[in-house]
Amino acid sequence: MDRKSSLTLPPCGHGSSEMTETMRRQQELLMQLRALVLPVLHGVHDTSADIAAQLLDDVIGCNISVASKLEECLVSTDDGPVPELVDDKSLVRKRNDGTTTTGDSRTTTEEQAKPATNSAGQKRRRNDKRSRYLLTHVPHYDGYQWRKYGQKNINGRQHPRNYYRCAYRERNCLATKTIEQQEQNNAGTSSAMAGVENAKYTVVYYGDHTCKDHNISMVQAPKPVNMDLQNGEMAKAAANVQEPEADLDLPALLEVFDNHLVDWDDDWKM
DNA sequence: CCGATTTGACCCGG
DNA sequence: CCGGGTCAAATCGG
Repeated sequence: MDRKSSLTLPPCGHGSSEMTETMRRQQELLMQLRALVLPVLHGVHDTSADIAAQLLDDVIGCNISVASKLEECLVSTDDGPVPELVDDKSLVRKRNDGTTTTGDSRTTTEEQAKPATNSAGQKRRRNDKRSRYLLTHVPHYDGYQWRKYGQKNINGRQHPRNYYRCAYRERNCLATKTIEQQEQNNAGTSSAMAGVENAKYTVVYYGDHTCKDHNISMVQAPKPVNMDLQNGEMAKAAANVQEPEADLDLPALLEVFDNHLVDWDDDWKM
């Protein structure tokens, strides 16, 4: 009927978890569909292919937005059984003065003036609600270009978490994201190769993209590097890693798998 | 040669 | 003090 003017969330009562689950399912399905379709479209020199990709992006973006709102609603109203909520880690990006006696070359910063205000965006706090999380097969290529700036091993986790920043940080784009592979217990799956292909990643997006245009239809994978196994703990991965690098195989698709479209607050227009 | 990634150090909040 | 996020020099790779 009459649409609510804006983000007036409907009362989420019972059955919300069901909806959330359905949304998640839909999300995964969309991701799979996109991962299958995009490589096919890649070779097609046609504008319709681009349009199709864009449409897919839009649909996924809407889906994500709705899912985020739904979960937010669940959290706020009642402590719904949110399976995994993104903990907004308090993160303050600040640089102390060069009090380090170690004489490390870190004092070469251009701005020593500690900004009490977020003038240059130096002080970034992740405690906002702006973070969105997503569970996806391949964390790259959501239509944005990211640059990795760090990787950390989280204490109890078996997979490291890696930190990405928008490639256009020289611009005003403060968007960041973290990617972490989820441990999946493939107890039922007897397939040995299930490890890599079914690997899922939790992607958390922070900040907002202020890039001029992120309408890059699709960027290609920078590197087929497996983010998780880097140091040498790739024992199990090595066992699982079949990765026939032959042409046109499913793993090839998986590498080019892309992600989803990130959508900010309530900008998704209908 | 230039840009992206790696990787250990630093730094901050809880 | 520790856990986790970011920096930046070194390195890799096209």
